Amino acid sequence: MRASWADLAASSAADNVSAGSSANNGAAVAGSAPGRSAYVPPHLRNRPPSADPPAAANTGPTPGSDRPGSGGPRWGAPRNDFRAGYGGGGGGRAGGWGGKGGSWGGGREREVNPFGDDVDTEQPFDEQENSGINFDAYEDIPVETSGDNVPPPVNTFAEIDLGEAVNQNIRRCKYVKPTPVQRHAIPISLVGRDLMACAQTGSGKTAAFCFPIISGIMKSSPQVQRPPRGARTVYPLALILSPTRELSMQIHEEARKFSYQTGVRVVVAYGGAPINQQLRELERGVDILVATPGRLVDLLERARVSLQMIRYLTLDEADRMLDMGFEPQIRKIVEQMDMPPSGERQTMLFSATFPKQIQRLASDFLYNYIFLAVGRVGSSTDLIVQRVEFVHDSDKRSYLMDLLHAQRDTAVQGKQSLTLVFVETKKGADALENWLCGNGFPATSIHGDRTQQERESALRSFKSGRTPILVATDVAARGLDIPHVSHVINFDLPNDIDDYVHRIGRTGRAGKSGLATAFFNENNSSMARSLAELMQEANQEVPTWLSRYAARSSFGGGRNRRSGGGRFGGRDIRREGSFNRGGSDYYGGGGSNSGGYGGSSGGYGGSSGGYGGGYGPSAWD
DNA sequence: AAAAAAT
Repeated sequence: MRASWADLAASSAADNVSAGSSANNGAAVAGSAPGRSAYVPPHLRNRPPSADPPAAANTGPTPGSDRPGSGGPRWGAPRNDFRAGYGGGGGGRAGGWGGKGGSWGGGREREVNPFGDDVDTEQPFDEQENSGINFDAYEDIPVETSGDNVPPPVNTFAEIDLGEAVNQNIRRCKYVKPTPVQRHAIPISLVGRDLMACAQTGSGKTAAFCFPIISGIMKSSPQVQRPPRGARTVYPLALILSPTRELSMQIHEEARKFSYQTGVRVVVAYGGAPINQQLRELERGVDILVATPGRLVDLLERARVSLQMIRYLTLDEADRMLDMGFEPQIRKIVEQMDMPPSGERQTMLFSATFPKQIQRLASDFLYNYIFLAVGRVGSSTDLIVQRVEFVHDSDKRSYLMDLLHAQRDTAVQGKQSLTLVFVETKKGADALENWLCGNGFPATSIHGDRTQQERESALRSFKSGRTPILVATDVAARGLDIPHVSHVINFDLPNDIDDYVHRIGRTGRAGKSGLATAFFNENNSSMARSLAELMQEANQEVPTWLSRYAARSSFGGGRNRRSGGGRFGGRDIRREGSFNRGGSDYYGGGGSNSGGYGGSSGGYGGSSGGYGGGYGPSAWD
């Protein structure tokens, strides 16, 4: 039977159990009856099996089961020693893994090559994704870190010991150089620290949290005890939560590439798709589970997934998930099921912004975290050319047609350039798609009223260029990485400038240039000021009529304007001093943290200009 | 106000 790395270990342990102690509890375990009935002594309930000494006994430095309060080591390397991580102390284990890889590698069924290059050359799969990243475009993105003992960033992948298999996948992905998030987040994660990161997709976030997880799973030793649950319960080691189904799919696809031929198995679970197929995938074994909250809760309630063995937890687009009302589900998953508590797992929280609600989540879910802020999409780059045109609602369609005609003529190298059209409502999306098709434009649409199947096929059709026009609601606004989108059209402007930033971020991806056109009219006057400011910040030409609108609407319109600093989505609230409510919860060591980040932020002096020490007015105010 | 997400 095929198994993932974790389940292989678990099942061999199960064999041991049934062989050794069948007289007593063999019925429950070996009988493989759905084992909800298996007896768990009270003192072992709700405890990860890894808390037992056997797991730690044959590992090197890995799982310390000490609680945060004890100040002892936790998952990963000991605190305060970010060098000793995998390079030194992990060396012995890394060797063990390598040897084992050979022995069971033969028995595995052939892993589908996610790169699509079946001839196993070093030639990376070029067209579909992640191709031709212009890394220089990342150079000037500002970065801030703070917290205790922040590990120094790396400049190359070679500096990090992710293992040969992962390194090869990095090469296949054509990643030459780490992006700013990766440069900072990977070392932080490799030493086992919790992370609160303000960054957006497109910044290389997915790889930033996947690499350390994959590498950590490969390098750690197998769990030797299988928790007495149903035979069909699976025990992922890592959980990645994301707000939308498409984003989960995308993370899954990327994670599969990063873990190709590492033996680490990645499975995705989301709603809207038949659960049975996902259950089958899970049963084949899972190390990393990527999921949307609703479907995961379902799986947990069915006891098909247990979180007891979770060592890595990542929440992606956390602010988005809260916006969408997922907080109860997320808290249920993280706090009320069987997941190890904060401090016993490694948690990474990614969010574009850092409002109060997220701060609370961070203090509840994270342990002595390091805060990382990466400049926002479109902030310091002029990769996206933004245009705003004054268009009455009744004229929008004909304006759109003009734009699309122009676009059609610019198709380069036989490659159809893709246009993403954002509208406000699902109904509007259907209507516009229908109208476009009726007028000879190859369009499709994606929104929440379409079936999951329709959504996926629309996305495929768009990506492939078969229908190079995609009409979308905000379901597609955040996180989706669609290569070759050359034009984002805000047919209807959103009511929130953050949404606008996310939408235009669908173009100009990975260092490529892009165009964003917005249709503005009197219905959008509440957006005028924030839009004008944003464009100015990004060195875009602001039409004088828009400036006039902005001036006119300036008095009331606080709502759509940013409250925080300009270039980052947020800043480390722990820095704001002792008056901060519950401040002592945030850092174990009291006030000592100011020294920590002081040292680490050296070298970023140049980038912190617009940010500096000033928490007062910025370009946004 | 609309969108998203489990059935």
